[in-house]
Amino acid sequence: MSVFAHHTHDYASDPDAALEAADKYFQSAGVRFTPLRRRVFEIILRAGKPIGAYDILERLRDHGKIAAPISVYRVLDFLIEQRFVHRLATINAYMACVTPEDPHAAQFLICQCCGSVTEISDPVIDKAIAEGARAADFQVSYPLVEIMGICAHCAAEGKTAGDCKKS
Amino acid sequence: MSVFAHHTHDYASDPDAALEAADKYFQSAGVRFTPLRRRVFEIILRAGKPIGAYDILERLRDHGKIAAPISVYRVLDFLIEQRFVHRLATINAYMACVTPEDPHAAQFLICQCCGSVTEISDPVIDKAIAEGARAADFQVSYPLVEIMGICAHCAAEGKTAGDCKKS
DNA sequence: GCGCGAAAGTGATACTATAACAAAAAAGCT
DNA sequence: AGCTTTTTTGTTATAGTATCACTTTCGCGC
Repeated sequence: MSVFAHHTHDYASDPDAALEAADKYFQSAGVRFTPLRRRVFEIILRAGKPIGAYDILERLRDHGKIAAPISVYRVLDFLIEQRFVHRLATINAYMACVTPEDPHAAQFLICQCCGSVTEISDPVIDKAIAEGARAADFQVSYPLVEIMGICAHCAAEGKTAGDCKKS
Repeated sequence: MSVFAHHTHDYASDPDAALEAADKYFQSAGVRFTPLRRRVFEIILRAGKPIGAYDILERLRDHGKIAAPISVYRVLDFLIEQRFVHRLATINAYMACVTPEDPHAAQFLICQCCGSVTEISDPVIDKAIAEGARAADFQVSYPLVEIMGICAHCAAEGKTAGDCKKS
């Protein structure tokens, strides 16, 4: 039994369910989930892994939509603010939050080999950071934790950081 | 007594000492600390706060050196690999490590108001991350912790995240 | 001096993100 | 409905960050 068993639904692996949930959430929150915003969120969801802003742009265009980078960035800002999307600063990419309806601090495990990213939400890490910041008299707005390394799958194939960084 | 009391020297506030220490370290390690590398490191040290790659470039040019961005990035890669410099992914900036000779995981407190960055090295945070990653069967290469928020100084002036983000 | 590998130079280019202003669409009000 | 206001999106241009490919120079050991 995984530590993630409490997730009611792994939205990351079920784009349709995630979109439906988003529809409902925004409806009830009185926030406008416009076609463009929905489309961008869908693209991010279906990517199944972190995706760059310009990749999103390209996929929008594949669907006949003419759009400029700024449009994508605006939507990304919106989705991030609404906590439906996370930004990964180290790799300049965006991914869907696995549990948007439950506000939480997230940590990311980024595989240097295959580029896969796993979102975890470890309260111990979160608490340690809150404590550390408090000790330094620092008021946390949001903590960013991006852990670079090798995922279990790649490690099983004998890959190391040295093999992958340069690829 | 501060948790940082074990620091023999706060290199961040003493560029000359830091440079001298670097000279000695690289000498004994048999690694080439070339004039360009030394110059760039000095610029970062004297900045006293995180500095962007193109700012470094500009300062190199101020000193009569004609250089291209790639030169700066190559040196930065070197200095980061040697653990003398940290890269702050969230703000695309670089800063000198306060304790290069002591390998450690660092965490950064980034003030959204004044842009100041404090490097801390909290073993509790580090351990929590190591544990969390292990639980997810993930082999950590290096953990990146960048905590956005408001520093004590700005908080004392009544500033909030809302006031500063847009500036 | 010569050869080798590491480092730096050169010129071009890719990638990421935002600014400034105009047009359109939705929401609220009378 | 007609009007205003606000929000969202479009349009064009540009700023900011980082890397590629290839050449030249430098340091070191023989």
